[in-house]
Amino acid sequence: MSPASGRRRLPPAERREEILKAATALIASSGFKGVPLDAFAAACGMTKAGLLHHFPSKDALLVAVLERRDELDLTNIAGALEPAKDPASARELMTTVVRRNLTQRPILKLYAVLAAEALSPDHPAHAYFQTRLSEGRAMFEHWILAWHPRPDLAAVELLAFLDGLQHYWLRDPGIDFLAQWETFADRFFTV
Amino acid sequence: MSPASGRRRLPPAERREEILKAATALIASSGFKGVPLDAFAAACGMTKAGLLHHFPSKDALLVAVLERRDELDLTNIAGALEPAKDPASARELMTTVVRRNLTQRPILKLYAVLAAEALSPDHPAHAYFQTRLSEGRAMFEHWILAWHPRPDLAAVELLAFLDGLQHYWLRDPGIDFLAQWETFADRFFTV
DNA sequence: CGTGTCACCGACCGTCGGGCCGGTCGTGCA
DNA sequence: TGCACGACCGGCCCGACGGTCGGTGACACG
Repeated sequence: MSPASGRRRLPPAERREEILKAATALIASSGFKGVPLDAFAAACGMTKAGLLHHFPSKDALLVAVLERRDELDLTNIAGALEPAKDPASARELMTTVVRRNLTQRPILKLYAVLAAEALSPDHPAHAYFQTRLSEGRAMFEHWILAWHPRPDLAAVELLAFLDGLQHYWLRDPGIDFLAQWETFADRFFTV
Repeated sequence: MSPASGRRRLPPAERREEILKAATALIASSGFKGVPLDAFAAACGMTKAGLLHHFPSKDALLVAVLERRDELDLTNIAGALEPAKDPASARELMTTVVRRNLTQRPILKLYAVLAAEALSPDHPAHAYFQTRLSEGRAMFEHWILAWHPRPDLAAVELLAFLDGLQHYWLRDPGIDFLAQWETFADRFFTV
């Protein structure tokens, strides 16, 4: 029994990854401000002081979590950069995205909880969500541009519906997310 | 000058009302957990101790705020209890509600911020929002029942869209809420 | 087997925030 | 005009939390 004491020593990269994973899960279930540093630390079997050795402050930890998520997500939206040529292919792409989101419940909850917390202008992630929102809208507008008569209205409508439906689904997993999506899409993608 | 000292003495009912109004505004802009008791008190020119004389605890204050809101709202939705007979009148009613919501930005923000905070099961308002959500959905389903082929899907779709759009609007007041609503309604109320 | 590095820890500090306690003073009523 | 009630306050306690500091022990390297 080499680790007779509970103390574990890991290479920094590995430990950072472990912390970020645990923090992501914790934030998703209980928010950021509501979770004390000790909890993040305990979740990977260490103390506050140990955790602060890897991240200089609690806020820095949050930033790292968000950056990690962005990094992981970027590998999956490469296809959406070009404007869609027609409604059918647009719908197909969106359906894929929706399906994928359905398998990532904790991640969605992370964003839902954090985005709400970050409504307060003094929240450490406020700016992050502010810019992310406008970028997202611009991207959608550009993507819809080719085939919809009012890309601006349509972009907001699509984003709002998906966002609202996700919130709903997070609070009540019983609803049939895909059916709801198809119903909406039937009308939305009919020009 | 009778109130030479800054001290004001009010009849309890009046003071309670003043506190609830101030608390509503404060919670809407900064959440509940994020605002210290002193802030609620200071907002109506008193101290923590004075406020706690009227509400036994901080949580009790929150409950009172929500109950007050419900009371005020109940006077305005009396018309919605009966199922709508046809899409046209349903749309008309909803448009009225939307218009009214547009004049109540702080209230909407209150609900948005609190509902997010209350996702944590240990939040004092968790149960409140849980029941409120399912009641709301049931009410809508019942209301839509008469004229829509799939009231269950439609209720969630309508609620999700409105909720999402409101969140969007809270973060970016620049969007044209009414235009977005009409666009959505054009399709939604066409059977 | 000695030695240095560094991941990690225990204990502590300052601050903040909720709630309580012993008053104090404004006010309706006799 | 006095008195009693109760709205309200100053000050305190205590637990929670973010962050610091001086170690300490696990592991590489010799």
